[in-house]
Amino acid sequence: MLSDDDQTTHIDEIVETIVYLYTESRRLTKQAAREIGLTGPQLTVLKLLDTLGDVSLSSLSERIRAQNSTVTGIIDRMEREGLVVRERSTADRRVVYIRLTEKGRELARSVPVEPMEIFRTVLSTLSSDDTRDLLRVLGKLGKRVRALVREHEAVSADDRRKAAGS
Amino acid sequence: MLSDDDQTTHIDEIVETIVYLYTESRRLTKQAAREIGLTGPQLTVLKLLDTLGDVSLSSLSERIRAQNSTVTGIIDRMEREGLVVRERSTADRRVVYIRLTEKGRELARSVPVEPMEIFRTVLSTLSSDDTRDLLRVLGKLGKRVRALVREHEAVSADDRRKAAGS
DNA sequence: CCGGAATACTTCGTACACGAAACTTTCGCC
DNA sequence: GGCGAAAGTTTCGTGTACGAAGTATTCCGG
Repeated sequence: MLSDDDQTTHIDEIVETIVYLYTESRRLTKQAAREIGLTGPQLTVLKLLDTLGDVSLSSLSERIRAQNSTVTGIIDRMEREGLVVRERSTADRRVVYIRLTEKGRELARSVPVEPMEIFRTVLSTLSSDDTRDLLRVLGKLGKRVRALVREHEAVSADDRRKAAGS
Repeated sequence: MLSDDDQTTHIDEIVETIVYLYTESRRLTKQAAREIGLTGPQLTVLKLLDTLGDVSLSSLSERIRAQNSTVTGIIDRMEREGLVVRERSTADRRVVYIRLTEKGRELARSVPVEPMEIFRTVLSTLSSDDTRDLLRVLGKLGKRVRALVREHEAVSADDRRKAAGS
C-alpha cells in the first residue's frame, strides 16, 4: 500500500515525465524540420500527406489535433513554398483537399524522421511486458479522461441551456 | 512474444494516448483560465508563484519548459494586468525576480485548478500497482530519451567543432 | 422547393513559442 | 584592475494556436 504522500510524489513524477517526453519529442522534430527549411508542424503535415494521400483540411486538423484556422495558416505557407496545392472538391464544394506537389513528395521522402520520432525510437526498445503494462495503464487513463471530459462538456452545455432559457 | 506488427500498433497507440492526454489537459487548463480572464500559461505561472514564492525569470522559464523570451512576454502581460511586478535583484543586478501582487495572490488562491489538473485527477484514481507500473516504464523511457538526446547533442557539437576548424 | 440549421473553410485579433541578436551586468583570469 | 567570456534578460521576426465572426455551400424539415 502506498501512502498518500508517495502517491502524490508519483503523480508529480509521472506528469513531469510525460510533459518532458512530449516537449522533447516536439523539440527534436522541430530541429529535424529545420535542417530542410521547414517548421515542426509543416514536417508533420508533409509526412502525413505522403502517408495518407490527399485529405481534406478538416481531417488534417483532426489528425494533428489543431483547429481548422491553425491548419489554414500552415497550408498557406506550405502552398507559398510550392509543397502542396489546395484542390476544391467537386462532390462537396465546401471541402478543400490538400495535395502534395512533386516537390513536396520528394522532400517528404528525403526525410527519414517520423513525427514524435525519438519517442517512438525509445518505445521500441522496451520489452514486450513493459510495452503491455504501459499500454494497459495509459489506456485506462485515456478512457477515464474521455469520460470526465464528456461529463464536463455535458454540464457546460446544460449551463448554456439554462442561461438561454432564463 | 509480440510480433513486430503488434509492437508497431502498440507504439502508435501509446504515442496517440500520450499526445491526447497532454493536449487535452492543456486545453482544459486553458478553459479554466478563461473563466477568470487569464490564458493557460498565465494561470500556470500564477499558481507557480503562489507555491514557490518569488523566483527569477530564468527559473520560471525552466520550470514551465519555455524560453526566456517567451516568459518575458507572459510576464509583460501579467504585469500590465497588475498581477505581478518585476523586481531587480540587488545581489545580482542581471537577475529579475517576479513577485505576485496582492491582486495576483488573491486570484491565484481563488482558483482550485492545478496545472494539468484533469491529468492528475485521473492519475489519482489508479491503483497502486498501476501507478507503480506506469512510473516504472515511464522512468525507463525518460532515462533513455535523456541518454539519446545527450548523445545527439554531443554529435552536433562535434559537427560544429569540425566545421569551425575547417 | 425553400428557408434556416449545419458544415467546411477563411479571416482577424491576441497570445504563446522559439531562435538570433542586442544589452547589461558579473565573472574569471592575467 | 581591466578585459574578454559568460550569464540574465529583452527585443525582434516568424510561425503556430485558438476562438469568434464571416462566407460559401449543403442539408433538412415542413
